[in-house]
Amino acid sequence: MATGHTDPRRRDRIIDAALDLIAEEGLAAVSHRKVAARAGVPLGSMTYHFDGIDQMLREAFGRFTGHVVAVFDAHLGAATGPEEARAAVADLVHALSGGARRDLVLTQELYTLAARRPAYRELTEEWMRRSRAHLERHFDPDTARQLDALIEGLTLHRALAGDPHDRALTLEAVTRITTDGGRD
Amino acid sequence: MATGHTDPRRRDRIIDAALDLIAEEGLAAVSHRKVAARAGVPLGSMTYHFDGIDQMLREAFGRFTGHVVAVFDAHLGAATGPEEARAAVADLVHALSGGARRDLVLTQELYTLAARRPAYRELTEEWMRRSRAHLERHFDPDTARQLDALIEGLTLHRALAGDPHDRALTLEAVTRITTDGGRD
DNA sequence: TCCGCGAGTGTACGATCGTACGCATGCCGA
DNA sequence: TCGGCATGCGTACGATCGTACACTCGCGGA
Repeated sequence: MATGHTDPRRRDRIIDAALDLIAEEGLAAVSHRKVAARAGVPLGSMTYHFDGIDQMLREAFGRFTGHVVAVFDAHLGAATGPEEARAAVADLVHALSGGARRDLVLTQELYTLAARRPAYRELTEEWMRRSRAHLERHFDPDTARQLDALIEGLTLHRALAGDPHDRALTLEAVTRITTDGGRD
Repeated sequence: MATGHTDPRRRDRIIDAALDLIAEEGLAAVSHRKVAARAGVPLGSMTYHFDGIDQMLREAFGRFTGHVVAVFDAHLGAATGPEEARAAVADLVHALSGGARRDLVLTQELYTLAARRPAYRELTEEWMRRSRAHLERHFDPDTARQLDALIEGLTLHRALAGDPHDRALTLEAVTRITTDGGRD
């Protein structure tokens, strides 16, 4: 089949290198040559393993969304009730908006692509669907949808704010959105 | 006269052309030549009016954030109480996530830059500050902050979702975040 | 009238890009 | 043993890039 028998991990290493490069220098700076150099493979390997830069990028972002869903799962998987789920969501927001800019940067690059090109929107749609599925283990579908959007906004604003809000504010927002206003 | 030896509007037309180009083809596709062609100015004008592509982009995004704050103001300015403000916010979310992809795309491009480069983060920080100032005319500072993040997330998710949520869900989320849980 | 000068422009240069394609290399059937 | 061939690589090509810089042109002062 497509993969040779000599080095099946080469393809993976190229994709890893591409993600690293996107995170560090931006999608605009990605080129066959830079990815190849970072992955330690010859330039010719790029056109051999991928039909073009676009196919490579789609695969790279596909791997990335899988990674973020795993982070989602790692935080929410252990929660056994709404209260624990709320705390887990707050932790998740602060993990994603914390020191490591890598996930933030890659997320933004993907959204930028998705905003313009339907082929990438399929990736974000599946990502959102899987995130909501996790949240629906603890909340009803409408609430899960609202909470998913809130997580997105809180993460982004916390990461970009000059004066990031603290965990108490995150938890308050999460509690408000997951509590049926005034009637329970 | 604009047709004289000097043309003070030329700078503005270049910036407008740059924003149009970013919205249509993406930041990665921006070049001096394409912007110049779209603005109807010679290539030499680019280096004459701007010190480099980066300065041009920062000015372009500065104009864009001003525009979005104006949209914010147009929706929220007329509201006279919390209830009207909530409705205005729901309208705002649906206006920003509706048919016109232009603002969405430009917003994402700016966030992507801001996620990596502090010079652009100054732009987003001022933008967030001004948005929150608008919201604080109707809600307390903590609530305004949470609501601002919610607006961001709702707008983005609605724009990227395969199955966009309806206005009722938006309004419910806005109401929940702006209502002190269960005790008003 | 005419000359100096600064605003504005056309073009050329070196770098980098994506991709095609001819060639090396070593395994495998005979 | 050995020829054929799939796998994988080095390199060259045409396009495009940002930017520098010599140049034109027309107005204002003398």
